Amino acid sequence: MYKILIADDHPLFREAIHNVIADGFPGSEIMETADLDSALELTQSHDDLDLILLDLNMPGMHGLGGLMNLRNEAPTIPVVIVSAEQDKQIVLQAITYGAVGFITKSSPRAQMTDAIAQILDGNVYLPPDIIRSQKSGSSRQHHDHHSIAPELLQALTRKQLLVLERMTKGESNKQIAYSLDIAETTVKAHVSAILRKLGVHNRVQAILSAGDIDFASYLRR
DNA sequence: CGGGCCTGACTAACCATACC
DNA sequence: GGTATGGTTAGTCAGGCCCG
Repeated sequence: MYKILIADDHPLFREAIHNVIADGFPGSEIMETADLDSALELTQSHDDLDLILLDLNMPGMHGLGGLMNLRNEAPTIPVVIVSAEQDKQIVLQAITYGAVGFITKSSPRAQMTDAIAQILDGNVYLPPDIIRSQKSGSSRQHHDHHSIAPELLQALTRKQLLVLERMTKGESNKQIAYSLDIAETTVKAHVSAILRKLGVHNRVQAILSAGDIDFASYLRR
């Protein structure tokens, strides 16, 4: 059957999840770790894992950073975040960083089984209330409780700010090149410089770091 | 000179299509 | 099934231009 890794530092919660899986998916091979490092090690020796259940508040995780590490080390293994948190923005960021689902620890047992089944089927699972609020709330309000790196933005040149602003709007390098009237390769060069100055490794991380920056106020200078 | 800006050449990864 | 191939995108690198 399935081969599943539970990565959570709470023994009681590991046991609970273990039971849920054992009941819902009989015959599955279940492994457990209590910190990120040992989880990373396990993915090296078991690249045939079908799923990793990853706790966000585990030693070595640093929030979503641990998810990125795991995705880098074992990009082929699906990862679902299991967390007590239910903040909409964190859930969406987890998906952006490559998680295939998000299960809240407050979920009833049947819902957890259903969620795991969906994800093993290749679907994406999100908490129902997140989906609902996504659908109804076309007025997106980012609660900017962790607006990062205003001081890092100071290090960016004016042109780099312009490029980053377009990046946050989801434009591709080609679109940015067109709207700023420069070559696409030039945009790539600016993007590279932005990634380096912000200390990140791809444009998604850069966009998340930029958060809800008010570009206009920076560009006014 | 040095830094910002611009560019072409290049590689890696992904994805769809065609073909065997 | 698998795999070859062409297209697109992201990103790096080396180098040239301009200006204080």
